[in-house]
Amino acid sequence: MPPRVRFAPSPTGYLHVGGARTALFNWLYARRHGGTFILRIEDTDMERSSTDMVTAIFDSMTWLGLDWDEGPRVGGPHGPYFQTERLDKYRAAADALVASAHAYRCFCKPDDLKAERAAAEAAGQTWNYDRRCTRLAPDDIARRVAARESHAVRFLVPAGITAFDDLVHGRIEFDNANIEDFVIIRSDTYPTYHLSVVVDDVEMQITEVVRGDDHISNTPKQVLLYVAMGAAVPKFAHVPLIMGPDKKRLSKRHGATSVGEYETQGYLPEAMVNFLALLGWNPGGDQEVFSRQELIDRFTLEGISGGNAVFNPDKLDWFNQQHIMRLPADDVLRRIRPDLEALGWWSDDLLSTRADWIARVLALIKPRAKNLSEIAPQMRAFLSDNLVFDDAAVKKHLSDPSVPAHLQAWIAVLETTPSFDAASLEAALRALAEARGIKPGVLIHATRVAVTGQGNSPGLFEVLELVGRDRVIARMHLPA
RNA sequence: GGCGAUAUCGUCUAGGGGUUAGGACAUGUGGUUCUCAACCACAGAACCGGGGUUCGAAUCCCCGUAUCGCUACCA
Repeated sequence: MPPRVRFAPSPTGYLHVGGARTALFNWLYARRHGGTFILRIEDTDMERSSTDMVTAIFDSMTWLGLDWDEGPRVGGPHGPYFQTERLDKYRAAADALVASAHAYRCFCKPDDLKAERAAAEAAGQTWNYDRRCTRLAPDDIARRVAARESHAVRFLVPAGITAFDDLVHGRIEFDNANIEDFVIIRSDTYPTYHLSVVVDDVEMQITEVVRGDDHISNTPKQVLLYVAMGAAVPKFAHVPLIMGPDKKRLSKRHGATSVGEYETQGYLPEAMVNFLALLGWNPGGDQEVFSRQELIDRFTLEGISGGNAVFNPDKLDWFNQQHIMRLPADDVLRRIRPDLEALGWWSDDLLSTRADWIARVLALIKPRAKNLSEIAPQMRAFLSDNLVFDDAAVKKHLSDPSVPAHLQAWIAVLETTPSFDAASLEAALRALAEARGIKPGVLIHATRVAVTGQGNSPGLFEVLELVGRDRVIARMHLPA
């Protein structure tokens, strides 16, 4: 039977890199085995959830290429896929648990319990709810329910040991004595996470629950719920968390944490996916750079490692550079088109008559960019005649009194050389330098500054060829 | 405090009773070179600590320690 897995974010914030990786592992697993990847929005915390965040999460998932088979927007046989639209299911499940004596109504006031807990903890004691409401007389309960007195529903945790076989950690055991009778329905009639997640995972027929390590301690509660509901317990795979460089939980003070920020900074989704996949999962072998399909072909839950992993921005940059280098020119062009339009350098003939030329320009620039956003600005010398001069470079390479005479001679060569290609230009320049008794570098650097405005650029002769004879000569006449 | 998970170069990791403990990022040095990248070569850099089992432990066991997580009418 093909697996059914899900990603179930809470729309209380943007999609962060940790959530993205959890989503990615689920997606890879589903795609690897021809299974179903379900997206479910866990928005039962009305206080902190927002529809803007729902949209932002969809956008980031889409950007990463993590398409879902069932969920919001695409629908599916187990909808709706927003938990707030499924409340009656959770309430019915809770009523059934009360009826079967697996749960009970608790009329205690939250503030009172909170105060008791605080007092006990101040005295250094552990505090668990003492089940006082299990001792309520049945007719008393019936009367208070009839009177619509607000109350929670608690799960009656049985004595014993609860264990499960985690696909990444192996067998994990918990003594139920350490588990409190947790609330499954709040006094505002909304379900808590433990109930809603289990009810949904049962109904959506989830076969493997792949989620963050932070849920390991929650799992026995949920296993208890599955058993009480008479449902099959799925397999669990708890993936390690992503930490900041200080090994503290990744947060804003570590820099960008949301996927959307990386998108706007010019990272490729391919690079992000590659980087995230290898953070805590190893495909075996020494290969590091993978396409999406290669990741799918190799993914296994067993390859996930056990310890938390530090998010290393340097390595992300390296992946980004690797993927940019591998991207075909027309693909790069498509992605930086908005940047070029913003700079006023876009024209449609870049896609037609000048397609080969721009591909050659991009071939020069691609290995020099570790970020998509760096590419367009580096195309100035090719796409604009409005150069920006670097003062230090001008001073260093154009200010010597001997330079103008050398450049005059070089211009004469440029005007007359029969073929304006990189190899011919290089030969001509070196010959001229030798004839004038100077180092080629003097002419090379001066020409670079005159033609690009900058001290750094791709190889000069390739630049000259692609800028073209007329524009090169025009710029040679204008050294500031 | 209780419970749980984890522990190999700075970072991501491979390996796993006898290995020169491997790779990648980062770092350093050198090469190439017209600059900057890219590229190539080389270098430094690790098995958390203590016991035990064993001829032999980084690997197996126990005890510590550290880190992270859970311990809510958050998810």
